[in-house]
Amino acid sequence: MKVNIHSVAREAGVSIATVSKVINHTGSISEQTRKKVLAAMDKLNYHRDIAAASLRGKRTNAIGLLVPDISNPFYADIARSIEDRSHELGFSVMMCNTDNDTDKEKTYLSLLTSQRIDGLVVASAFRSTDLLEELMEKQGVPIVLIASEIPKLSINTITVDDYKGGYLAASHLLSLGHKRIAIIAENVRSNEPRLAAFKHAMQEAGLPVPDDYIVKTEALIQKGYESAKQLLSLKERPTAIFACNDLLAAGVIQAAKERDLSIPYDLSVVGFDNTVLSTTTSPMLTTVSQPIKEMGAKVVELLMQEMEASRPYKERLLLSPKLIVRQSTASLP
Amino acid sequence: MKVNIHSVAREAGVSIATVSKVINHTGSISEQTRKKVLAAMDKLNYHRDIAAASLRGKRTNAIGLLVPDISNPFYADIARSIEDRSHELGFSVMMCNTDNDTDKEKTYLSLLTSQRIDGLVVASAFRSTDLLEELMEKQGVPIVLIASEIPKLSINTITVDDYKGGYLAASHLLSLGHKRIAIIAENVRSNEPRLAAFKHAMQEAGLPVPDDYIVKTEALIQKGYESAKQLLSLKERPTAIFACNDLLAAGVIQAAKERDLSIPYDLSVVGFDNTVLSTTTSPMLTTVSQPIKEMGAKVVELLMQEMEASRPYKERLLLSPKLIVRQSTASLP
DNA sequence: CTGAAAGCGCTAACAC
DNA sequence: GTGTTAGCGCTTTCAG
Repeated sequence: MKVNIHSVAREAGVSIATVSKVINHTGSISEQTRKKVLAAMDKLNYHRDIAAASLRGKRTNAIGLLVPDISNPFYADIARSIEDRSHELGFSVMMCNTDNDTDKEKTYLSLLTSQRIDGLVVASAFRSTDLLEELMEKQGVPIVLIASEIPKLSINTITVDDYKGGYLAASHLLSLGHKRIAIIAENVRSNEPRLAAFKHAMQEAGLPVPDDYIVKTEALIQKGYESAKQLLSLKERPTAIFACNDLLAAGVIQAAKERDLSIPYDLSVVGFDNTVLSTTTSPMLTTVSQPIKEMGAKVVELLMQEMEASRPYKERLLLSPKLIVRQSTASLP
Repeated sequence: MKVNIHSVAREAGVSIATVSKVINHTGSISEQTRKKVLAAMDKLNYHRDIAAASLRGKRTNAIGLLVPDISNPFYADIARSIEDRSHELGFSVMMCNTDNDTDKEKTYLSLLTSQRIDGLVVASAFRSTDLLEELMEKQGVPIVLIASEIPKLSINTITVDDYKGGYLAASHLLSLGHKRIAIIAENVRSNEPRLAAFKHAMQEAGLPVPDDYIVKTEALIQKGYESAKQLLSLKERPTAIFACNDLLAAGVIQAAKERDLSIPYDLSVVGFDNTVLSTTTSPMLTTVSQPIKEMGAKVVELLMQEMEASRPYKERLLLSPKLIVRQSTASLP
């Protein structure tokens, strides 16, 4: 029933070795037998089993991509750009959602690697760094991180300069005359520099950041909404909120509307990521843009290099974010 | 270097069969040797090779998911719901983007199946139906379609009732007194019933639908924007637009804003899908909601059933859409 | 130019 | 309770 290399060999009246050779364009075979084999493959509708081939050492021309949550537009865009560049280079990509959950990370890691992908892109925060390390060191799987970092690991990494991004956002708000600025951050590593930069900028401006002006939560619109609600009901309510990603910012906008606060007149909001959301919200979101397209392309290229030959030095590429000013921020009256 | 079942066996001083048995909880082994093996596995940091196991007939507990474009929030949500239900049931999911491209469909199909996934969910429009058919019939791969249909194939399918959805949208606009209603549809099968229902409702109301009131395009905000621009510059400009998905609708809103048309007073807009976008746009979008969560859960359950034993009858489940009225539609002055 | 044979890592009879 | 062995579908020396 199942058509494999044997069926084809039988049909063509040759050995399986010969079939393998025509499949892989290796060795040399006469034009005549090549045709015979091709015809047999066609007739039986043969598809080579990539997994079995890779078991024997062949490349799969596929890479794996681990993201925390594909329904976050930022990661969807990252996935898009990686897919595009990979496709140009002749590679397929298989994506998996980790939800920043250690168990899922583990499961998908072993699933993906035993599927014998040729390389792995990790966009997930990754709690279990030892697993990744083992994979790189012991198993020699090429790995590149994108939009996530693991400082203690020597690993190729591409991120935006999160510190600079945070600083950009804070400075913008400060330059608009805001003094009571709150921040909503996601509880992942990439948000730490954003928060640090924010605090730093505030300190430079001689402004306090009360504890209750700092909220940490998950990257969900709903969470942004809840956090903003809490912030907006403080006695000393902030006049501006820096939301560490667009999802959160979208939630902030909803909360403000519910309270009949006009954005940007009663409340300024800046987001981060410059995803679709930032142009569909109203007012459109002032946000810090990550060069997603470039990051995706670069990560794929780096991975390919690493696949060619593991290099002794790992790169750590920091791309510059840009502030995109739209309509969600205004100067204090 | 590579740690496999042999290394573990050697380390534990047993045979590979014994190791296999403790891994799979099959046969019976004494508590003592079990411990020994477990200890060896732990010491060597052994991970079983799922691909090799499946080559020998074992299940992988993984399913594949083919979507057209994960950066469309609708598919991201579909993926989310499938991931969630699968995870509850102990399955992993590997997603791939086809971009409705025949070559990619082919590549990913053979990649996924030779990775020996236990089943496949297809949310992609799928041009190459013969490939799917062969996979089902000849190779016996359990397949379920979600939010996409292939009428001529006998295959498990879960979709929303697109006809009803289109009818709901059109009727709503009609009941608001609109007479000049345009439609922007995506050029895929699922949009055909939406368009047909729209025409039907218009006809019932005795209203004409001029050819230039029907635009077909791709599911991209940008395309929605362009289409709307075109529609809005007609001499007889429509007073309402039915955009066949939220992405398109978001584009329409942008175009209207650019032209200083107020929504819903100068132009009513209804979308389809009820994705995140519909609550972040302003005004919030009146849209037709698909029960994504239920659809995702159901598709997984159906797939599991099919995996247990291929049933002679295939199901075709049509879920009811619902009209969600928000602020982007109003009655004609 | 073609084929026989070994083996990738694993599971599942079947012996012992 | 444990081990031997025969493959799963494929690639790759190495002979002929």
